[in-house]
Amino acid sequence: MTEFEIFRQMGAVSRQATMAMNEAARKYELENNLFLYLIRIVENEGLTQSDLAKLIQVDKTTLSRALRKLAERQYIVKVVGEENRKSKQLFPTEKGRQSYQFLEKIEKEYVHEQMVDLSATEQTELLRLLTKVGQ
Amino acid sequence: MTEFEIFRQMGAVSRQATMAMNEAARKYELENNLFLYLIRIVENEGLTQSDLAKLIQVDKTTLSRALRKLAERQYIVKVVGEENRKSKQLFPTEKGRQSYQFLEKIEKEYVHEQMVDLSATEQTELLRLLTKVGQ
DNA sequence: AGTCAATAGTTGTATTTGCAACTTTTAGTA
DNA sequence: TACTAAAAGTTGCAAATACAACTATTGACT
Repeated sequence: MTEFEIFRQMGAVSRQATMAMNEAARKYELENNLFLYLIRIVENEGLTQSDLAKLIQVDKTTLSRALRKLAERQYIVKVVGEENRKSKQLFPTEKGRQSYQFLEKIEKEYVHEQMVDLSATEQTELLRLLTKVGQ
Repeated sequence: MTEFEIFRQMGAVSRQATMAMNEAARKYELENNLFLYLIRIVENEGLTQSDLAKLIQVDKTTLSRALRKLAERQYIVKVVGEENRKSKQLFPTEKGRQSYQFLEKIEKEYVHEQMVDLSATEQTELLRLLTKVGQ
């Protein structure tokens, strides 16, 4: 069954990538997926915690404590929304933006290495198909 | 950059699937990815722990303890290899095989639902491209 | 205005996770 | 045969994870 294989392959590739990136992010004290959260915050300044949770599909309580850690370590700041006081908006600090530069480079290298066997056309097609998964 | 998006999309889809499957596997006491390990053991009887770790890309110490749990709960048995006493081969019990039937159904339903927007041709192409990622 | 439900986020707590370090077994090789 | 390195698996321990349950804010409906 092809459907099975697709998800299983995605799972293995993703777990491998997560392990590799956490390993690499370690020297910046951004292991345990902290790198993942920081990257998204830099690229989407001002998004809320629940926005981020939906974006990367992670448990909100895990995210809450991870973001506290990122804030303690001065990579981000959490700001209570002015008009909507329920949510907290996330912004990178200067330190966060600097670390992002390094993380981005690491991610780029890793991803590029994994994709060498796919042509540009194949990559475009792969992305197109992936975005059709799960509505 | 397309390469980035591919991995990020895979990550989100995979995490979502993992959460959904763990939620569903809960009533069989097979949460925390135990379902994942059991499925692979039933489908690849006799594989070793390190085989399994490579197959699904998970940390070997995490796997070691998870498999102990699976064995304690009588879903699998661990057998020291006859010719190679370094490794332990994994086999499902009858109970393990029965649970597999339910898990397979849940996985099939979930996966199918996620793939409704892709034609059979697209699914085949998606799998082909995915298997080219990371050699 | 008042009630109710939904949304956003945090905290309590038990369990899981994963790095470091360890044992055991095997393979290579001098 | 003995030495060394690699491979397979386990355990100690500190930290992360995630389910329940909670507070706080907002929106909807009467």
